[in-house]
Amino acid sequence: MLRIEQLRDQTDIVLAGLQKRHFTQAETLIHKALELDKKRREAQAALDTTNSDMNQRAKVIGTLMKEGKKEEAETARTETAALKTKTKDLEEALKNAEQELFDVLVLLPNVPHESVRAGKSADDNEVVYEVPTLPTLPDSAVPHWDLIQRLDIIDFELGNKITGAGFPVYKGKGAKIQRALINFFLEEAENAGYTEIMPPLMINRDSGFGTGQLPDKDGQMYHAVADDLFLIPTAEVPITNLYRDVILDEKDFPVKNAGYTPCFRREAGSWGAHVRGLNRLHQFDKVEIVQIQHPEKSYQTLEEMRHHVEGLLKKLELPYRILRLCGGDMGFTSALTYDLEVYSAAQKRWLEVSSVSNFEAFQANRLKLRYRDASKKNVLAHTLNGSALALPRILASLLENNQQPDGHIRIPAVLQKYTGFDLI
RNA sequence: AGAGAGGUGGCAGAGUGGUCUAAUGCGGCGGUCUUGAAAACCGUUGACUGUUACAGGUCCGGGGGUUCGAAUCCCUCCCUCUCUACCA
Repeated sequence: MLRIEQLRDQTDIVLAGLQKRHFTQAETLIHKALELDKKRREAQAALDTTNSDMNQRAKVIGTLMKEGKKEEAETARTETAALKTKTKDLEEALKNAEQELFDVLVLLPNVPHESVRAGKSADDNEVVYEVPTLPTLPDSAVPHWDLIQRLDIIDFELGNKITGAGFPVYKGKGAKIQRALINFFLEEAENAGYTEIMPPLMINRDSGFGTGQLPDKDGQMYHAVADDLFLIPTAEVPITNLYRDVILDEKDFPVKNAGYTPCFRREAGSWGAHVRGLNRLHQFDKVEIVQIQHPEKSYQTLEEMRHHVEGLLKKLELPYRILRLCGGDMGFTSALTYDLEVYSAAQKRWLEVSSVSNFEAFQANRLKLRYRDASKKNVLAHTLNGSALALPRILASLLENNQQPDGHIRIPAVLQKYTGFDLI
């Protein structure tokens, strides 16, 4: 959520930023927010004055009672009672004004970083890096959905039977390579200074609000109605919310946490031709890295995180490219996002395997995540996160790129100590 | 799940209708003393809102209510602890 101060003090910058997203309601909503803010402050001022009056009167009555001046106290009491309705009205007005302002503020997405270019869709994303050569496969090569069936390592039909579409069952070496990837990713994160977190897989509404899934993206999460809890769509949610309502010390920076969790996504309405096999699932595994950083250092940290993810892809020997998302393709809460994609040689497509973002103070404002600066002021911190990495598409690319003429799959050297085998 | 107890500042903990503007202790910060440190002593120490700055206002788990006045009384929800039951 953007801060109202930001809208007041930097109206033009905010507006220009939101227009890079092709966020058409920007001007209307900013204007409305400023108006409601004025209304809110007026209501607050009126209520404060009345409250102050009431407090004084109550104090006077207390003193009169103590001194035994009963009649005077009684008179004052009746007078004051009349003011109560006024207070009630003012309270109501303030509450409404606050709610109206909040309702507008939550509609505004984050302001993109200056390096983000305007754009409508994924077609306008910038390719920051791409491996010089793409692999070519033998004529016998097939997509991963054929490979997993042939090798009997992932079974969609079984998943269908016990749950439904998009919930695959990993078997034998298929299960083991998942575990190997998770261990590899976690160990790399640990070596990079991240503390491993094993968070709850369900979150409450406050947490959903903190990272931006709620109020209006709840349709993307599985909802346990009886307890009003949601299955996490990413470890970002619980791990970032660890710091909700926290005031850090400047020396705590950077806060670095990483965690493996399954992720659950309803993916309502996003099924189509390109989502076969492992390309899109309702449940998948992911290791996430999360950092909380000083505002002046967050972009440096974003680069560091991108390099970390890049390092993983290099070690796995996968062909990849890096995109800087344009305004229109960026997530609601992000100020700058890099997508990392691996090449799926049999599908001849790029698959997104990681998204690394700086949210600046957008999440922190919702989370009330702050730090005490040198002058003892409380300032919003910056939050960042990245997938490091999401498993299914890594596996898809790995299977397709590493398939041998004899039909077996070569396991990359770095993974072998985790799998215990070098061939599937 | 049932019964009981409880939720107060960074922490511990007092306060059961009127200077609560929340005692006290610990911790933190600043200072005196000291070659330096410790101890001792003195001072200081929350968040939000608001103002040019003051002032003012809000916050004692969340929400609602009673009252001129609520940390304190009432309703409701949440959470924690103890015991019982159940369970990996």
